[in-house]
Amino acid sequence: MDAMPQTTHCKRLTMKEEDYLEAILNVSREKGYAKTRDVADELELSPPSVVEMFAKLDRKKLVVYRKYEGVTLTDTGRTIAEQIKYRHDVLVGFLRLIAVPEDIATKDACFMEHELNAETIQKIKQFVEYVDVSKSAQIELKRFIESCK
Amino acid sequence: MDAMPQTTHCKRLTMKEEDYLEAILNVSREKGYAKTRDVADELELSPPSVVEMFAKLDRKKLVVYRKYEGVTLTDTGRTIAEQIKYRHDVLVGFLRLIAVPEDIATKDACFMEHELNAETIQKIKQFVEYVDVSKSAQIELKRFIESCK
DNA sequence: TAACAATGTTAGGATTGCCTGAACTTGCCG
DNA sequence: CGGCAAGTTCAGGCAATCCTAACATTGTTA
Repeated sequence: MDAMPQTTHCKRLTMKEEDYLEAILNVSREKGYAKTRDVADELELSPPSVVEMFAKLDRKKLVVYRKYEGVTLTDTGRTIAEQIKYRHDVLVGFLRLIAVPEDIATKDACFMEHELNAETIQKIKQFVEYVDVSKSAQIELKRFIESCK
Repeated sequence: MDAMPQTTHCKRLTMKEEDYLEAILNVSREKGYAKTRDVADELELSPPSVVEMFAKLDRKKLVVYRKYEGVTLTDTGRTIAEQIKYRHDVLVGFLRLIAVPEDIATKDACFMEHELNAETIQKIKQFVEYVDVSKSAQIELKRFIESCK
């Protein structure tokens, strides 16, 4: 989990747009392509909602959408999707560290990944990394976890 | 910053509804009352948007809204507002701890306070409290902050 | 006290994102 | 090959939230 360069963002995407990009990335990695049904399942939305967003993301050049065939991420789209995913992973890593249950960690990360300031993410990442390499920090953290019980 | 009991929530409020309640609480504490203009300024929204939400919150019995006079929180509304504020404070406390700049911490907390799982907030609160009372944790944290430079 | 400035409200409209139901494609199977 | 099921798209709606412009109220002050 290394540094992630900022995208040269023309205009900030909405949380939803980012959600869809991330879902498309996930599905694509798993199956090699992303069709309406896949993304609808992933995000638990109706297919028409997905089609609508596919069209919007296509207009914005973040995916290429071909009717009845699904979408593929453009370079820009992929970069953004990967950035979101990176943030997601950083956040889950942190929540796990402080003993937030896995399922809750995942859900909460899904919100935060879109809105938190880059600097906040950076700090959280550094925190996780620090604990990762510092023996004494690990001991301290273990004490904290114990104290929660 | 002690434990905060959960509200017996009938139906989850939207993020925006919570935002308004919190703003109303803030303004009320400061000035003893909350009128359209005050809340509009606090949230940087137009007065008509605020009036609309006042009506909605009144319908939901979270505030009492009297035309041209402003709103007052009901008991339910106040409890919810205080809960949000509590979450906000917990989050800011944590972000400050890991050296996120004050202005960013405030903004990021404003977002997280609405959506994070209660358990996550709880863990973060415990973390802050732990560092508060553990000398060795403080030392460790200081090392971490140093390592960020 | 009349008039004006500040504040508040109403009306009407835009946007985003979601849905259901109806219509269309596609691909497979008998 | 014909036809059906699954998947996709279109059409039409709805809810939440915001806005501007126009109108109403309030309160201050000359």
